[in-house]
Amino acid sequence: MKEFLRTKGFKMTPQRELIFRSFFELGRHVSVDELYDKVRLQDNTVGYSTVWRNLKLICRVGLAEVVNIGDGITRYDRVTNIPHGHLYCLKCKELIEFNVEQIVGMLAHKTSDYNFTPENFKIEIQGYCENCRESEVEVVEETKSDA
Amino acid sequence: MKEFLRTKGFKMTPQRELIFRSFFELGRHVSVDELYDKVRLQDNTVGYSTVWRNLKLICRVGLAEVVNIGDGITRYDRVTNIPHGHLYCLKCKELIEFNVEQIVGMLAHKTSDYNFTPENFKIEIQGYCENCRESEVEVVEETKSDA
DNA sequence: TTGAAAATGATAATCGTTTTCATTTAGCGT
DNA sequence: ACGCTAAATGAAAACGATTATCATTTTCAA
Repeated sequence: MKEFLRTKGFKMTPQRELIFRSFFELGRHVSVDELYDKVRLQDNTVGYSTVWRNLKLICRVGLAEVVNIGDGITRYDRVTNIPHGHLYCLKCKELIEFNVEQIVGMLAHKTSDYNFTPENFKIEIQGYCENCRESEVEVVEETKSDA
Repeated sequence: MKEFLRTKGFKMTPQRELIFRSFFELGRHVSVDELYDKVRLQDNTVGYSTVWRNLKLICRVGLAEVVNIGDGITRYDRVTNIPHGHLYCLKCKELIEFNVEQIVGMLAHKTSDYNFTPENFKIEIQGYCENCRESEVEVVEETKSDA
């Protein structure tokens, strides 16, 4: 991991190591607060902004992505390469994971073990529309120049 | 509409009528600010909180639902009964609508006119998980007692 | 018409996110 | 090993969207 980060122009620090490790231990649907709490159990000197920044960093290097269920709290989810979605239970507030095949099935057959109506779907796809697909380059926020 | 609201225990006011009408004229992916701006063009005495409250009300009575694309701004979307999702263009920031058949096709074939990889999918489904599906009643925030 | 409940509008509080900045630290070149 | 420079840290403040408060006004049923 240290090498991985170095090739992208980032340093390794004790805090960073702890934060990264804690994030991957938590694994899924991690909010800044959750991660902060976990990190503080091991080192109660780590600042909130450090946790927040490193969570963003984890995303920036492609190891996690944002999950937004619409409750105002940004969560971060390990990237698995297996496309998946979430069922957000309106009662127990759990996030349940589905892989893409399950989702296709549910969408196609409009039925599943879970209780939702078609109106409950919130599907957000990020990418490039037909007009923009040729010129993706402009979106890059920060360019880390390396080989 | 006035009757519709009355049966649910809400009154009709000039502001409310203007706000509702403006929302449905805007139609899709409406933020509070956008609606506020449109409303103020016709009546510059309407307060921001009134617009906000009425937008929530539109949701509460089931005429709209929240759309969250993760940019920190809550948008509201007319309920159409036709389940749909959105492609959020990372470049031009447009929200493009898809119906469920299109989504199924895209998910199943992992290809479309739009440029995204499977990792770009953010699918959020709200409903009830297996444990909670029997007892949906508890979720209701406000109960308007009517026939 | 009138009284009770609801709605309004201005403002302030809240809360999650992001920035700032002075200080510390990592790690490359020597 | 040492010093230097860029990066990282932590505390605190700034920010921005959302939500609550409250005195006043308005709706509408009796």
